[in-house]
Amino acid sequence: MSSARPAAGDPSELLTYLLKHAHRRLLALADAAIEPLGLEGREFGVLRALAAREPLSQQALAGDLGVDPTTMVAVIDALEDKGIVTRRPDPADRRRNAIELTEAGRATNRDAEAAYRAAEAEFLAPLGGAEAAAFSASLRAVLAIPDGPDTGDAGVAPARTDAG
Amino acid sequence: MSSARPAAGDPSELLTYLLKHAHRRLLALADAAIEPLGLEGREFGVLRALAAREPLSQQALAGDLGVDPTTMVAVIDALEDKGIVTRRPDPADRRRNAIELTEAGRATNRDAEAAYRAAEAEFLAPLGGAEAAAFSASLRAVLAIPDGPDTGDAGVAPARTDAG
DNA sequence: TATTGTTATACTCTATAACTATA
DNA sequence: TATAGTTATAGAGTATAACAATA
Repeated sequence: MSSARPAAGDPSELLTYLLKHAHRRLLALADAAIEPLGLEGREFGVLRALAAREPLSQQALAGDLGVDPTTMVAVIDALEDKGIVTRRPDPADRRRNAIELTEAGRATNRDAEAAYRAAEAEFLAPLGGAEAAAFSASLRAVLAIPDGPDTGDAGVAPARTDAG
Repeated sequence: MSSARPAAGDPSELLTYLLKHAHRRLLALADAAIEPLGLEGREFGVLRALAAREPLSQQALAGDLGVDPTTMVAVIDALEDKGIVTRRPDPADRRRNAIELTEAGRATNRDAEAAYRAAEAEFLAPLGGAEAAAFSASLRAVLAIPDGPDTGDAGVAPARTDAG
């Protein structure tokens, strides 16, 4: 068929369509960027959370990242198999697993953060610097998320989903 | 647990996270807006395409909207059951089904378009008018989609997905 | 021989429920 | 009685393969 050019009734007139495909494109770029490190997207989210404030329990990770606790089991399994995290009973409450990064995990996190930021830059390349900043600010605004991650008061929590 | 406030290592620092949740929020608003009309999101996309240039074959619809042709079968089934579209063999090529809107379907499409636009407006409400316009323009820019749907030259086709 | 539409099937991803152990 | 983690199972959503009708 003909090349997919916009036409009357084209789905690209819908903001839902634009947001979905923008997300998919960035996800593809980010996945490709961290894949050489042996990481999947949702694993990267776990690594970042741990690097910032380990140790964390699996339920704390699941809650922070908005994934189901049963899903987190498999994510931690995979990261443990790769030697990126360790899982041990929390001495203070032996029902809990204390999840911690290994030294290799900390190195992987640094590499992944750099790779991810490069993917973001590639995604935003068609925009100028000011336009890119405004774009991110608008996204935070529609989600009622304050500008800085440590600014204090919070917006309403987005719905449960994976760490992407 | 405490309210989900941003913290160091928070996923809201990632553009993937912001895009995903922005998409989910708009989708929830749009679904709620058209649900009273008995429509699902992906059905709305089919209605819009048909209203603009019916009749269309199922494969043409699937290609335009980026869904799998086998998925389109069930969508057309549902729309036919609701009396919104008709399915008949194309006289020019009887392998094809010519999908057309019924009169009720045209009315439903008008109502759905209005309901959807209201949902978009609610989603964009935290932004000023200029900021909202810039936001949409940035989305089109990162996807290499030209500003007007009939501007002629096309960007690269976004990857296959559903009509949302 | 290729294409449209259809059906049946498989696969992926995630949530729900039930269980163990700890508190 | 309640919670953290685990496992098994089920559900939604979509893609793949095979088929009939038609070109």
